[in-house]
Formats: sequence, C-alpha cells, structure tokens
Amino acid sequence: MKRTSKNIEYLEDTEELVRFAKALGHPTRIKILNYLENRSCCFTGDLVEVIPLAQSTISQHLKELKDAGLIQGEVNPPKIKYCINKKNWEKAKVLFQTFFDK
Amino acid sequence: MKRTSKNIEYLEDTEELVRFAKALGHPTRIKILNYLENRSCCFTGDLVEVIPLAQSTISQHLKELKDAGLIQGEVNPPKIKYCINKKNWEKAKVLFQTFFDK
DNA sequence: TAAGTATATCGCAAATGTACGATTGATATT
DNA sequence: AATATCAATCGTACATTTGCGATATACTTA
Repeated sequence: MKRTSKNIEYLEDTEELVRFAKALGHPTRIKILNYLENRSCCFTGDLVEVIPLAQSTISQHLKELKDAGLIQGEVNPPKIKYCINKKNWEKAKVLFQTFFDK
Repeated sequence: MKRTSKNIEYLEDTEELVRFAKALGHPTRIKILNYLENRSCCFTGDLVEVIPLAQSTISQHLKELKDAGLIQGEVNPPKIKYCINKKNWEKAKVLFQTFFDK
C-alpha cells in the first residue's frame, strides 16, 4: 500500500466500513464481541478463562477492537471493564446495513 | 494460528461471518463491490480503468471476493463478467444484521 | 515498603496479505 | 497458422497480522 506512488482516495464511509470489517475479520474477536453482547460488560480475565489463548494475545485483540471503536474500557481497579461502544456499534450496524441494501 | 497446539473451535456462523468480514476488509474490494452494486455486472477491464492498480492486483482482489462467495464470474469470451452472488450476498447481510442486533 | 493482582506492552518468529511485472492460457480475428 | 485481446496465475518483495513469553505498569493489600 505504501509502495504505491499514487495514493488512492476512498470515501470516508468506505474507510470506516473497512475499519469495522477488519476488526470483525478474526474469529477470536467475534467471540469476544459475542461474549460482550450477552452480558454487556466483562473483564479481561473473564475472556482469558473462556478463550484458550495467551493473556497477551487476548489483550492485543481487545486493543484492536478498542482502536476500531467497537468496544471501550473503563478502569475499575485493579481490573478493567470492557463494554460495547454503543454509539459506534450503531454506526457500524448502519454502515453494513446500508452497504448490503444498496 | 497453526503454531497453537490447541486448535480452537468456532461456531459455523462465526467462521462464515469472519470470511465475509475479511473480504470486506480492504477499500479496493469495497470499491469493486460498490461498483458492482450500481450496475449489477461488469468486466475486469472496467475495473482496471476505474481503479489505479495493476491488472494483476485487481484480478487478485476479484479472486478473493469470489472465494469469499460475494461475487461470481461467468465466462463471456473473451471477457469475464462478474456479478454479485445474490444468494450469498443475502446470507452475509443477514449474518451481519443478526450479529449487530443481538 | 514489599508483595500480589490485573492488564498492557515489548520483542520476536511465523503466517498472511498486498502489490508489482512477467508469463501463461484461452478465445477471437486476420 | 499468426496475432491480438482479456484475464488468471506465478514469482517475488515488502508490510501487516497473529501468536507467544517476558517484562513493565498501575493499583491494592499485607
């Protein structure tokens, strides 16, 4: 991508849709989101128990979901509580809906 | 992924959602799909004119969209006509809808 | 202040994704 | 048969993603 001389321009909505799609493009992250949907919030530790991956790996996936805007974390010492970011969740929902309905 | 001894199991729907999400995870592919949505069908050559990337690169993106099941190609010598795969399109739409609605 | 707990970040290795030019294959035209 | 056209595939380079263990950070509790 960076090697291309011509830097392609994409629509704002396209960029955003891609950001969400990328975040959804890994089964572990879907699992995390499904888990969150069911109980609205959870701690990192809960996920480590449920998903057979290293704690660092899960933390990384959480970071990506956070960067994509799909979840948010609030410090709740000594733990961190993660929740769905409802505003962006709705945004993503509409973007995908619109994309498939066109 | 393959280095992990424990091979994680995921739900069938999760695997499918991930496959679609991955395919949507690149702006060029979104652009191709948007283009197809507007005129229902097109040739590879049309895309090469519209998108400033090498023919081989576009062909590769088309392959990925086809592998994901979102488009289908019918030979129309000497060209190949690509269309949205409507059945899978609907499937993807429902999967994303269900995912976000839960 | 020392030790414990929960989580993030670092550094690395392997796998996957993205892009290109060159080549190949298949069909149509001369 | 020779040439032209369209698109897929190959080989390669570089970037990004995914995973791990080790370490760092931040806050609590003893």
